[in-house]
Amino acid sequence: MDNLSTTEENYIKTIYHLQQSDANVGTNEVAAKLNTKAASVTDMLKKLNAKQILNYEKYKGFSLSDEGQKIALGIVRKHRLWEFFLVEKLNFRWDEVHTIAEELEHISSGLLVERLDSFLGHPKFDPHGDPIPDSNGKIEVQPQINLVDLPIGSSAKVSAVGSQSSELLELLTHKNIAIGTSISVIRKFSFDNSLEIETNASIPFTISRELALALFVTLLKEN
Amino acid sequence: MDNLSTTEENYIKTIYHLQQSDANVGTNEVAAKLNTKAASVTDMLKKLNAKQILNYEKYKGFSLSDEGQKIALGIVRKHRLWEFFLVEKLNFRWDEVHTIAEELEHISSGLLVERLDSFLGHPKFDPHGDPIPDSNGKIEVQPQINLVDLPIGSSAKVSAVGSQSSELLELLTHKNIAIGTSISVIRKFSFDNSLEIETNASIPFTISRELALALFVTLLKEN
DNA sequence: ATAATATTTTAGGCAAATCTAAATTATTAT
DNA sequence: ATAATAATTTAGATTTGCCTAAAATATTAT
Ligand SMILES: [Mn+2]
Ligand SMILES: [Mn+2]
Ligand SMILES: [Mn+2]
Ligand SMILES: [Mn+2]
Repeated sequence: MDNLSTTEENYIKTIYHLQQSDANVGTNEVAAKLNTKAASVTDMLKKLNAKQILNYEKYKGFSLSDEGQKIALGIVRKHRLWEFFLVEKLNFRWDEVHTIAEELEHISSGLLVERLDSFLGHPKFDPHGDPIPDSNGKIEVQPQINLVDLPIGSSAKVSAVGSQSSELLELLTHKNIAIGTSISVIRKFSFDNSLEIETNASIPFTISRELALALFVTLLKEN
Repeated sequence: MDNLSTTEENYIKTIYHLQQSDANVGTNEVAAKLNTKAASVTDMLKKLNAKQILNYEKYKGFSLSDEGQKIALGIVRKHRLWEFFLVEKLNFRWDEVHTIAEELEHISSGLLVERLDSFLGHPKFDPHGDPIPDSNGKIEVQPQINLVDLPIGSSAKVSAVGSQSSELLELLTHKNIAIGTSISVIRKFSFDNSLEIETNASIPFTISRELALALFVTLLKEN
């Protein structure tokens, strides 16, 4: 069926991710994500269309086929398992792992992925809180909301970060917030949209709207 | 210095290995190892010569430069560390790991290699008994000889295998021989060049010359 | 509805890595 | 020393992925 090049895999994964949030993805968006040009994207669209990996009609649009979706999920699975490995076993920080996983995700051995998965104890989420598809491509979706949407008084657990930047990690480390940390919102200030929050075992403190927007949480209990 | 492609790295590593046993490596040998043609090798020689990775004079020959040697050792280091990882952590057999390591050795992150090395406890030898170069490219050479050259009565320890085939592993497993196993040669039969040997805790048995040729040992004591 | 703008596609070319077939140089056997 | 053979290099194509510039189509604004 398929022996895909690294380049083809990167296109497939990128199109998959873009289609998650935006149903009508265009060549320019893909080009921007892959640091290439729209003309190159068109070339690849034709190639992937010929391989039945996506459905493409010129000038009308394109989307991954079922087969393409499956391939994409396989790459995402590998990417996130390797990220987990790098953080849990090799002591990388989560702001360092994406680039390396971008290469590791293209190692072809299927057996390797499954052995790695076992070795890691079948993790469900990567270091950024993103779900790891299982070997069938199923994703466990945890109902999560943005911290800015968490009602005052509700308690929640940080489940994912919206950015993988060192800057975010630096701030979170300083504020003692990590994935798994319990948070409840005490007050919101309309002047600058900052939030007063309380975490596990500390006195309340204030965080910016920017920071809150970068945090996703799962509800624990309502008030 | 350089950002080398996977293809370039494979050429460099192959030339390095060939030059270990044969000082005058030719384009045909390289081509055979890389499943390509001599004409393609010539093209790459010119390219690597331009990059100062090897010294090349047309029709006269070629050999790795010091820089090239260093690059080769870096790739060998990665290859063998990953093989060790696959066997020790992911429970692969040593006849399964080469192909996978052939891909993993091209992952570029230098930090990854060093972290992996630490995680694995700075192993000195890969699962086939081949030495793992350290981060400076130094190789710990252990004085080893072929089992057929082991004098009768001498005791030795299996240190490396000369083939990575499943067939060899199957036979070794059946005979309860692994890297680390102690062996002494009791008798040699000139009719078929078979050897009677004794291992750790078993009664003596006979092995073929083919098998003996595939085993390398380090001397323990002489008689 | 038409014009202006944005998006997408095509045309034509380039670089890396490969190939086959032919030419060149080196080696060897007589 | 010459001829036969082997090894190596060049010539000319091919494939993949990428590019710029221009053409075609779609979208939007008037
Ligand atoms: Mn990638
Ligand atoms: Mn991630
Ligand atoms: Mn390789
Ligand atoms: Mn090995």
